Amino acid sequence: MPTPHYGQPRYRTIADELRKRIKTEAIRPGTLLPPEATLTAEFQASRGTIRQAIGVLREEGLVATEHGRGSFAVRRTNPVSNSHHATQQKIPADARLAGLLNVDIGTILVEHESVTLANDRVDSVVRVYRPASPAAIKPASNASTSDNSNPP
Amino acid sequence: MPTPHYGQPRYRTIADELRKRIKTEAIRPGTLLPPEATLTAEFQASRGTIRQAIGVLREEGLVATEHGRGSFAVRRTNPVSNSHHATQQKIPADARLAGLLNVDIGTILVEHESVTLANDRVDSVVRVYRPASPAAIKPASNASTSDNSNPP
DNA sequence: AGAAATTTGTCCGTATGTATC
DNA sequence: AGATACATACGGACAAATTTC
Repeated sequence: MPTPHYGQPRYRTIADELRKRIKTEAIRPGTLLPPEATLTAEFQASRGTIRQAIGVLREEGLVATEHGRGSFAVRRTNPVSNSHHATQQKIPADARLAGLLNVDIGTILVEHESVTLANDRVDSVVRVYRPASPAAIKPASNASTSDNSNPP
Repeated sequence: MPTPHYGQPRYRTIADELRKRIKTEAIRPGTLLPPEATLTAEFQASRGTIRQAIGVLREEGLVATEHGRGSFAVRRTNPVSNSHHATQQKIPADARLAGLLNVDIGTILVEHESVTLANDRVDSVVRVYRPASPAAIKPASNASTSDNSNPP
């Protein structure tokens, strides 16, 4: 069989499905996801693809994996309270950000958001914006030194 | 050949070596790493393993990879960054900020905005949000319910 | 305590799709 | 259009951690 992946790759589709099951608590917080072998059978995908899907959820902080044990749906889907908070998402640059970062409006940026704590209370929200791709930055004063690379 | 990997896995060893080249600027900031095929030959490892190694560096923020182009050593921010831009303004909290800061929507926040520089270029925009008046913070809410499983 | 079964981790080789040069 | 380079996907094999018997 070939390996077509127009549009959405397979591992992302699988990640989406598993994410839904976690968010709807079809997979309850703190419990194990089905083992990779089971998911392989259910989704008719190779183990590598299943592992890639789980990797996505791990990066999102939705699951935690342990060698020889399995992948757990992380507890505490609760809003805030005492746990740290750190998210990352991609957003298009508005005029203000575009101007500061020297990119075109609409350029995809990565927004890192975290909070600082003081006495177990959220003290401030910190957001950092950076172009998702360094290549998006518009040229400025280019001197000499013609490299074979011209990215950031 | 079997696949022995006692102790340090291969992909981590390769990541360590590449990291060293970046930190010592043997691979200069902003330039391309060798393509995966070249690294495959040099380290006598499969492409999957090379990709795993690069993935480690990507997570560390040392490299950025672009489809069809390659992986770049990221231009790093200077230790002593002199911010030339810093503003401060008051804004009402939207739902997202209000939830994180535990204040009512519409509560007046102070937004501090600054930028970090790298090689005289703007590298990122940083924004910090804090209630203009600490009195706006609502009394604590509770969490922590029963536990009947024992993962992490 | 020890052996077997289960489950995730690492690594290889190959093939094909997609983006960039 | 062709070459180069990264992305996705498959399949197999063995290693290592955990659990079960």
